[in-house]
Amino acid sequence: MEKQLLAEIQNLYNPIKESITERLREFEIVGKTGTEEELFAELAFCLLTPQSKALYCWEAVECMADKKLWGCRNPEMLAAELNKVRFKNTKARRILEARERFGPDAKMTIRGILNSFRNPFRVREWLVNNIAGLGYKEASHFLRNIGYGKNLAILDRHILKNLAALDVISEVPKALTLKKYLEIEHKMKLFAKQIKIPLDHLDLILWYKEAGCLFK
DNA sequence: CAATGCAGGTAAACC
DNA sequence: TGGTTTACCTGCATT
Repeated sequence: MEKQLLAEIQNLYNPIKESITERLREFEIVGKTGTEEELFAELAFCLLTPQSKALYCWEAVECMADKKLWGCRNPEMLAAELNKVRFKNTKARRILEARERFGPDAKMTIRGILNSFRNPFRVREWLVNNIAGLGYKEASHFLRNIGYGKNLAILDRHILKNLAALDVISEVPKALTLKKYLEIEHKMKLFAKQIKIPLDHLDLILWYKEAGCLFK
């Protein structure tokens, strides 16, 4: 069974390998050359995605950017743009909180945070500890989407389900504690190495397998 | 039409 | 004290 799934993954990979490489390069370009506003849009996107459709979340982010709502202080105005996003009130408040930390009036910038740590693992720690609404999964997701995710696993339900089917982990954990997250991340890395597919590629393949397209 | 399942989880309360 | 449970809170597709 695991063998068959592995073969399926390899078969999916070959034809889209170039697309994946290209996608990852696009993520890197945003991270390297993006403005603070663009980086914040990526952060907002990751604050929105839990249990919501990624496509709708991105549409909402683009809508908020178009309407220049990043300076808005009213959670209800933001929430009004999030009709297709689950937990929109909670998430609107979290976007505002994040904006207070990184907005024009704040002392720090996302760019500054990215530059002030030696590696993405440290940045991830900082994000998890300082940005309400970002756990390990979404912090990794954010970093990947701006090109820093080469060594970070984004352990969402699809990835976990597939890792279990591949027997990389014995079962999908009921709750992902920090300890368990790091443990599974490590196992996924070893597995990626073993099958000779880069970790960041493997994530996108499994996402492609479940969703039928490459997104974010 | 009603019921059901699903959508890239996180934080805080709970024992 | 740390693993587990629960609140957050809803549109959309499918049956």
